[in-house]
Amino acid sequence: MSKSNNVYKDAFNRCLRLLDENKSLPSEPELGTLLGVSRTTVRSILARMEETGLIDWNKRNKTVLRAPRPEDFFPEEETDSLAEIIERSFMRRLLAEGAEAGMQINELELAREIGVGTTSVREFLIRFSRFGLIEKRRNSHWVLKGFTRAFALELTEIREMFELRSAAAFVALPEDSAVWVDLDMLEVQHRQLASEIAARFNEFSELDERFHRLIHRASHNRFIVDFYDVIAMIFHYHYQWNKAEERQRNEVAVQEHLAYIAALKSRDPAKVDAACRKHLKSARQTLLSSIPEGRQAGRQVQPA
Amino acid sequence: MSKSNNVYKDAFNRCLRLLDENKSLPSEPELGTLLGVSRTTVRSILARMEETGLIDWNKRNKTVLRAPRPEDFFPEEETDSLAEIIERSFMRRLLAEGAEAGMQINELELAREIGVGTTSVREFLIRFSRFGLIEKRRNSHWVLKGFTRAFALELTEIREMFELRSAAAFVALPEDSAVWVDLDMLEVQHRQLASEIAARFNEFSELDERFHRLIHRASHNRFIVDFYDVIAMIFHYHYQWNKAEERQRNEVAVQEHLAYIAALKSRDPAKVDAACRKHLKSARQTLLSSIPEGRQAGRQVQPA
DNA sequence: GTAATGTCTTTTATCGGGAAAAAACATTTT
DNA sequence: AAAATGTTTTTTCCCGATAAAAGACATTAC
Repeated sequence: MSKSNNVYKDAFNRCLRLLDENKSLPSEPELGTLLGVSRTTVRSILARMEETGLIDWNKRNKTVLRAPRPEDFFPEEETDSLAEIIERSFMRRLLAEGAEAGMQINELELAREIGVGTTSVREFLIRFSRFGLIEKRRNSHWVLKGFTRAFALELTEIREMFELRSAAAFVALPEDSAVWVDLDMLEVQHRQLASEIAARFNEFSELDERFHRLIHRASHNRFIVDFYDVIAMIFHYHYQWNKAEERQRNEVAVQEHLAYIAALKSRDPAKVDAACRKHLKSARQTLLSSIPEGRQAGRQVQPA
Repeated sequence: MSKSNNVYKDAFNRCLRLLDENKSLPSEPELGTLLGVSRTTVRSILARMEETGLIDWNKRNKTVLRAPRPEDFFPEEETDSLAEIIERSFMRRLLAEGAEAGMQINELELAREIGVGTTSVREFLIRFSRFGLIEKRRNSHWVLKGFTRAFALELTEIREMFELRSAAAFVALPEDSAVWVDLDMLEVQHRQLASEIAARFNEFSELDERFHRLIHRASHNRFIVDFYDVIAMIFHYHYQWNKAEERQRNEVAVQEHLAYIAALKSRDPAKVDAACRKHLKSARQTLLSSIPEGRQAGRQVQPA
């Protein structure tokens, strides 16, 4: 077994959802762009759809025969890429109790535990290292630096530098820039969410990411844009295992965003600076308050 | 052939240089720390040294029998790690003419050309991606973003933000901090270099890196410290293939550093800010002026 | 003749294996 | 008994091989 066919399975599932409305499917290249996969994969999907009686396929003719049933879908867990599986597994360990700073990370052990090859684990760790939570000892193991208070402070320091600068660049963008349309759309979505916050508070984090990414992109600096990956990753996993006060937190944040958006639309740099600072300050507070006390120091276990 | 023994060969060569003075070698663990390798490797080194008649080895007794001769050394090219070989090879292509933005990077082709396995190339590309010069298309090839004017500007923008902040943190460090001693040492080395600049101008880049890293460390922020890797990498390779005006450039930079050091020692934030800005501005100019005109835009060849 | 489909080739993602290097354990020496 | 040496085990690094997926080329349909 060398490579799982999760790309095919995931695309197949997404294609099933495309099915029920339209009575006939588009051309193979079109489906490919739609699903974000190659034509090779599209043809595998169509082949299976024909086999299972979902469509009738004859060259350009792809007629939908029936609506998809639950059993037509591949199980969700088979659609994840190996990288996602490893990441989740690793983050679970990292944020679990007992993940002390200074701890060694063993590639082989990780690979065995997750049930994957060492190559995939190695590649994951290399990719993950840019988040600043682990460090490699040459020709030897990785060292966990730990999700500590220090980490959170260093992360937010950079975030604040970058976002203040991006926000300042944002207001300097010309009137006809596409960002203003995007900003209007985000404002509408924020208002909708605010009005139904009780029921939909858990939808905030996705909106949060889109909003901040829009601002960061205004910097036109790849290092600033890329750094948001670090922030997004941390927030994503951190809040996934820390739901305390989530509703209250998100309600406050939505209001702060709306004030921030209003400031951006005013195009007054001073107002933007103030609104941005206010929001980032409370975001930092939220992150810091959720770091368990026992994780602050972490004596550095320095192996020979 | 699965893994080259370059760690052993490199450590062996370094150990040879340790030999000629002392008439007897220290214990195995001590040698290990000295050379930065495990005892296993130390023992391989000692074994060969005994074989080739360099030492007499009997348990704790490691008597040097003769001074090392040129032919005792392993060839330099056999002491490089695979990662270094791939990096050099890749950077040569990248900075060579014809490396247009948008160009595809083929793992297999690279591996074949360099004569290594695909795994090593993949790992290199993943590690390299944080420099912002390449980007991965999921399940597909990498795309070269190119060493363009835009890249240089984005890089220097971050560098300036980070260094100004680090320099400000530097002067706030307590009087008894070890950094002041380090700074004094660097000042002496700068003065020595300045006085012999005609003969030693090519030694500047190493000094430059140590100086800026010292300042960046004052930020106590891992993201700032790590970012210097990007800067160092770019400067290292860029100047390696661009020696124009090198002497003149370095002479100016040494003087700027001395002014910068004086400002730091004055502990006056305003003076530091001014000296830092001045130096970074000329560093940026140097970098920008050395980017060939033809490399500025680079139409994005966007594959399906 | 453009755009689709059909077929073949190349590349990427991933595994298992094996040598180099590190690390752990056992034994000796001072 | 602390620290060295001797020995064994484990882990890292790297390759070649293989299925999945992408991409290229050839052929057909409109």
